[in-house]
Amino acid sequence: MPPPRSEAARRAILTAALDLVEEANYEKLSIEGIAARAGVGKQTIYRWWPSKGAVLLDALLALSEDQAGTLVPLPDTGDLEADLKLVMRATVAELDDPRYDRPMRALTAALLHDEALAADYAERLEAPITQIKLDRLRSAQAAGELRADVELDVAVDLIWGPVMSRWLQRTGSLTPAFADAVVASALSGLRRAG
Amino acid sequence: MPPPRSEAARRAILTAALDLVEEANYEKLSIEGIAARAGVGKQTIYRWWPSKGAVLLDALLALSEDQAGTLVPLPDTGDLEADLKLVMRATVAELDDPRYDRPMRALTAALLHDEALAADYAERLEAPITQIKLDRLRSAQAAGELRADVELDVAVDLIWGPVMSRWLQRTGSLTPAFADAVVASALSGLRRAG
Amino acid sequence: MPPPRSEAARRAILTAALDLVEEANYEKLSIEGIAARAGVGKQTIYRWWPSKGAVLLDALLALSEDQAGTLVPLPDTGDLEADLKLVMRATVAELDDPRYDRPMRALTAALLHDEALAADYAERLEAPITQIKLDRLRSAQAAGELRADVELDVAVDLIWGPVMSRWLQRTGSLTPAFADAVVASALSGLRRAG
Amino acid sequence: MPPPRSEAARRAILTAALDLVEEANYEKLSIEGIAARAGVGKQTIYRWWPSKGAVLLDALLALSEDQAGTLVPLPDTGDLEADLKLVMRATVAELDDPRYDRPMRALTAALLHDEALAADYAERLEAPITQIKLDRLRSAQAAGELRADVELDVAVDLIWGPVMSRWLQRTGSLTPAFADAVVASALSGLRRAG
DNA sequence: GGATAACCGAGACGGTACGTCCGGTCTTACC
DNA sequence: GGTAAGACCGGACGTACCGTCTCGGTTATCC
Repeated sequence: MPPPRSEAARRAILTAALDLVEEANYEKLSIEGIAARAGVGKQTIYRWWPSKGAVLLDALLALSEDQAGTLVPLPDTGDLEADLKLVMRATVAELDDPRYDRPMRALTAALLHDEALAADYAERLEAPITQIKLDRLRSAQAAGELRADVELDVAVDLIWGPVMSRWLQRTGSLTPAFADAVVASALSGLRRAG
Repeated sequence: MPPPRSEAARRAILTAALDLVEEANYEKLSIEGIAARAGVGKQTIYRWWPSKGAVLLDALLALSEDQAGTLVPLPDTGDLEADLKLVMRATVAELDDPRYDRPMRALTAALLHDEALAADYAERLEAPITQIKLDRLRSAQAAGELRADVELDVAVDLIWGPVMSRWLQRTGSLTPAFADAVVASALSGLRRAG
Repeated sequence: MPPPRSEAARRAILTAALDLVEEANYEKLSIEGIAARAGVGKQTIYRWWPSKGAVLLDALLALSEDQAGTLVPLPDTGDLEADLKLVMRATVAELDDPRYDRPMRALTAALLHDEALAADYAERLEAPITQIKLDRLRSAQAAGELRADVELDVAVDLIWGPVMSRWLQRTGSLTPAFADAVVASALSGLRRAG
Repeated sequence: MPPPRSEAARRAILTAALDLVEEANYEKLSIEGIAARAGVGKQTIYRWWPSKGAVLLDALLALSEDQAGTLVPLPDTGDLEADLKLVMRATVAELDDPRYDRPMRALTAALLHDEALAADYAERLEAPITQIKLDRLRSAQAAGELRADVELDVAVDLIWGPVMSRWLQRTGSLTPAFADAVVASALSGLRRAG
C-alpha cells in the first residue's frame, strides 16, 4: 500500500514556496524557510522532493492545474495568425504578472544547474504545452496556412522563442504590440516559400 | 591616483572562477572556493566585486576580449542571409562548447535573481553585441534586404531569440541545420510584406 | 483484563538494546535503532518504557535474572575477609567483561541525568544488592568480625566504593590484587578501634 | 604564528556552557544552545573543541583556575587524619554545591562514552589532583603515619573512592560526618598491619 | 462465532540538534 | 595600503532521532 502522505502538508509546502519566491528572489528561497512558513518539518520536504527546485516545479504545476483542471488546446478558428496573436498576448501578459514571473524565473534558474530537474520539467510541464502548440500548427499546416516543408518543432521555436528570449534576458518590454509583431513576422516567414 | 591593485590577483581570480564553473555547476561555485583556488584572500574578491555573479561577468568579458581584443562587426558581404547563417552557425557551435556553455549558463542563472548584475550585464556584454547586430541589420535595411517598416530591435529578437530560447531551455539540439533554418525563416518574414 | 503484551517483542527489544550498546556507545544508542534492530515499531517501545535508559535498566535486570533466576546471598563461611575477597574478585572480573561493562557504563551515564530512572534503578537493581551486602556485614558484626559501632551503610561504601570509583573513572586497572588489597585494607579499618 | 583566537569568544563559550548545564541537565546541553547563549557562531565552537564534553572540561578547568590560579597542595600539619578530614569535608561540601555538582556530573556522563575525552580529563584535571593527594600521603608515609608497604595509589582510592562512589550513585547523603567516618576508617586500615 | 479493543509493524509527521559549508565582515602580519 | 590568511557571527544545508500520530493487520478475550 502507498504511504499515507499528508495532503495538507503537501499543499502547505507548495503554497509556502510560491509565497516566498514571490516575496524574495530564488537565492533567498530556502528549504528551511519553506518548512517554517508551511509549519512543517524539514524532513517532510526532503522526504518527497529532492531539491527546492523540484518543490518549485510541483508548485507551478499545481498552479497550472488549479486554474484549468486540465490543459486546454489552443484556439482554432481557422485563422492561425489571429489565434496565435490572442495566445501570445495572453502569454506576454502572464509573463508580466509577478504571480507567474517570479516563480517561473526562479524555476528557470534552478533548471540551469540541475539537469535532472530540467528533464523532469521538460517532461511534465513543457512537453504537454509544446504538444498543444504542435497540434495547432499541424492543423494549420493541413489547412495550407503553413508551407508543407516547415518542420513544426522549428516553427515552435521561431514563434515562441523571441518572446521567451526577451522575457528571460529582459532585452525589451513585453507589450501586446511586440506579441503581435513577433507572430506576424514569424508566420510570414513560415507561410510562403523561404 | 588609484591603488596599485594586483593584476596578478585579478587574473588568478577570473581564471579560477572560470575553471571552477566549468568543473561543477553554478550552485557549487563559491567565493571561498574561488579564493582558495586562486590563492587569494577572500577580502581581495570582496574588495573588487560585489558578488560571485559579478566575478563571472568579468571573467566572461575577459574571455571575449582575450580572443578578440575588441569586438568585431558582423560580416557584411551584401548577402544578409548568408552572413547571418555564418554567424549563427558560429553562435550555435559556441553554445555547444562547454568552455562557453557552462559559464554562460551560470551567468544567466545569476542574472535571473540579481537585477543589478543584470543591468551591468546588459550594459557591458549585451549592449555592444546587440549594437553590432543592429548595425548589420540597418545596413541590410538600407540595401533593401529588409522591409523599411521593420523595427530592428524586434528583428534582433526574431533572429536570435529562437536560438537563445532553445539553448536555455534545452528544447532541442543546436545544429547548424537549425541555425540555417532559423535564419532563413526569420529573414523570410522580415523581407516582404507581413 | 490487561492486554496480552507480546513477550517476543519485549525480549527482542531488550536483546537489541544490549547488542547495540555493546557495539557502540550509549550516545549512539537510539530508540529508533533499537526498534529497527528488534524488528519492532517505535510505538511498542514507547508504550512500555519512558526512555531508552529505562529499556537499558530492564535489559540489565533481565541479564541478571537470566543467569541466576534470583539473587543469591553472599557466601558466609565465617571468614568475612576471605568471603569478600572472593566476591570482589568476581565483581572486578565482571566489570572488566565488556558484556557487562558496556551496558553498565551506559546505564550509569543515563542515571546521571535522569533522576526518575535513578530512583527506579536504586529500588530495583541496587537496593537488593546492597541488602545482601548489608546482610553479610551484619552477620559478620554479630560474629565480632566488625566493631559494634560500625555503621554498616558506611562500611558498604568503604568496601565497594574504591572499586566502583576506579571502574567509573578508569583511574587504574581492576586486578584481583587490587580487589584483595581493597578488601584487606577496608576491613582492617573496620575491625578494630578507629 | 599562531592564529589570533578570540579570547572574548572563548570565555563567553565556557561561561555559557556552565550556565546552561547548571540550568538544565547534560542531555539538554547542546552546542547550538551554547553558541546562541554565548552570542557566537557554532563554527567557532567546532573550530576549537571536538565535542560539548570537551567544552565542559575546559569550562571546569577554567573554574578551578579562576579561583586558585594554580593548584594548592593539601594541608600538611603533621596530622594526616585531621588534614584529610578537613579536605574531605570541603570536598563533600563542594560536591553538594550545585555550582560544582551539575557540571561535574555532566562531565562524568560525557567521560563515560568518550574515551578520548576521558584521557584528556585524566591528564589535565585528575592527574594533578591525584598528584597532590599522593604527595600528602607520601609525606605521611615518610613520617610513619602510614605503613611502609601501603601502595599509595591504592590508598588514594581507599580514601576518596567511597565519597566519589556515594556521590555518583547517590547511594546516601554526603554529610561532614560521613566524610569524617570515611577518613577515619580508611586511615585506620592503612596505619597498622593489615 | 463474530465483535471489539488493545496489541502489533510500519512509518509519516512537526520538531530539535547535529556537524558542515559558505556568506560577508573583521583583524593581523607581511610586503 | 593592498594582500594572504583566516577567525568571527550568522544562517542554511541535508541527516538523524525525538516523541506523537495514524494507518491496516493481527490476536484473543468477551458477548
